[in-house]
Amino acid sequence: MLQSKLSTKTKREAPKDEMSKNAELLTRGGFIFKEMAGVYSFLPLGLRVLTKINNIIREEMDAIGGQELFLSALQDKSLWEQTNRWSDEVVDIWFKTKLKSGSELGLGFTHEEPLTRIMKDHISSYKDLPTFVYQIQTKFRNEVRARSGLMRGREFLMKDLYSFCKDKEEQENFYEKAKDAYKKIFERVGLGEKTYVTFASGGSFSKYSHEFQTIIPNGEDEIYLCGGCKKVAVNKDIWEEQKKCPECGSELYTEEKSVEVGNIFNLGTKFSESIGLFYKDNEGNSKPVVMGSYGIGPGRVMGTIVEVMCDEKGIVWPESVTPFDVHLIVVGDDEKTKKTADNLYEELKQKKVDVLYDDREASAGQKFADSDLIGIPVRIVVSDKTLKENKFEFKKRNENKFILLNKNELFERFK
RNA sequence: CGGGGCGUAGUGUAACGGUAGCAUAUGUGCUUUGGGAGCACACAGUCCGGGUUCAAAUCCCGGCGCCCCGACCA
Repeated sequence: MLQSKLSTKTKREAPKDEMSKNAELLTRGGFIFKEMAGVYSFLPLGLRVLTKINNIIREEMDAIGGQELFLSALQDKSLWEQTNRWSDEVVDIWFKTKLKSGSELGLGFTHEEPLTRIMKDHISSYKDLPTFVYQIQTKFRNEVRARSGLMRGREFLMKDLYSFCKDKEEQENFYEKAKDAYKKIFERVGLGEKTYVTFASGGSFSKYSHEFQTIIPNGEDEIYLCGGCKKVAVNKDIWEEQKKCPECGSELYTEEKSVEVGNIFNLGTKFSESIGLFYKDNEGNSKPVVMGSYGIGPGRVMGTIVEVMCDEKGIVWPESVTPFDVHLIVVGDDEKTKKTADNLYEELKQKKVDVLYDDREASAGQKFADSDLIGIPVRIVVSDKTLKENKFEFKKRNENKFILLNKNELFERFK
């Protein structure tokens, strides 16, 4: 991609209406655009990151047997009345609208109800179970207070997986698999070190549900870390009743601000019984399907990555979700230098390296500043200076020093 | 929903009730080219609706919008 052709530009100044790091840097870099409070559009650079996050999630969901589907955003009122979740007194975050005929509709804030109804068409025997489906889809929640950029919006992307099992044992077995898949996802997107499996309230037949909480300075949640196994945490909500680590029994000692990047729930038979999703066991008895739900907000994950991985100059993307693999910069207006950079760009593309090539007629300083802001993990500089030694400058975004490499050494890095 | 702050060119900021200024971005020309280059010229603005006043960006009322703290967050 030629940067001179990129549809977006960077901004020198931080937007005055954004305080959070993620919103500030993503806006300045041209990744996102705020339409209104809590509602963001994703621009080409932002979509590249989001797509990579989504694909990592897809791979891990597919690996545990998930099958992707895509449900509608418009929701049928009568269906939600069956579970008593239509009323504004029960669910106060609905966005509701009407058909021309006057019938009420809602914009989905979650999808247990519609999916349970769909599965009534497809599950009737124990032989149909277990089955696992997921989607990456837009959710609408009329939050009283949107905040912190991508961290809490009114319209946002969610990956939601739903499990349908014969019994509690089968459900709990899958629940553990999902928990492991989630750990892998957060490791792969670069949040592994700061993300804790966190015990929280809820779950229909187990004592806890689990949240995945990433420690960030301005997080809206608070968790207590375990001093023993140092791998799990407890949500502040259940701190009073759970003062020791549920995993190893050690004291919980550090209180940290965090953001909930994922959660997993045992739903039991609440939805299957309300909506009528039953199956016949091998003795012909009718039984309700046991369900679970598993959520991750890809946009929130993107914001969290920025919060965790940035410095005073800009974003520092992990390789797994970066919009481009390499930022190639040409410095100087010597014809030969430009030609060399053009050639390098073509050669890298041929080697399937995803390159953003800053071919603009701009000063070196501006190119470096933009490069630091956009945060691509590897920068290659071609300049009159380095070409005198027949070398290229190779620098990682998260390191201060660069090294000089000749072309062969450079390509060694992209095998 | 309670509390606080704010709304001025595309963006970021100034202006006691009395000529709306600066920076940046953009355009043109010339000069520059390793950390957001220089000069010149040009383009471009007071959220909306009322009110007070000779005069309102400024004061008052209402609305809309944005941020932050808290409450809330299956």
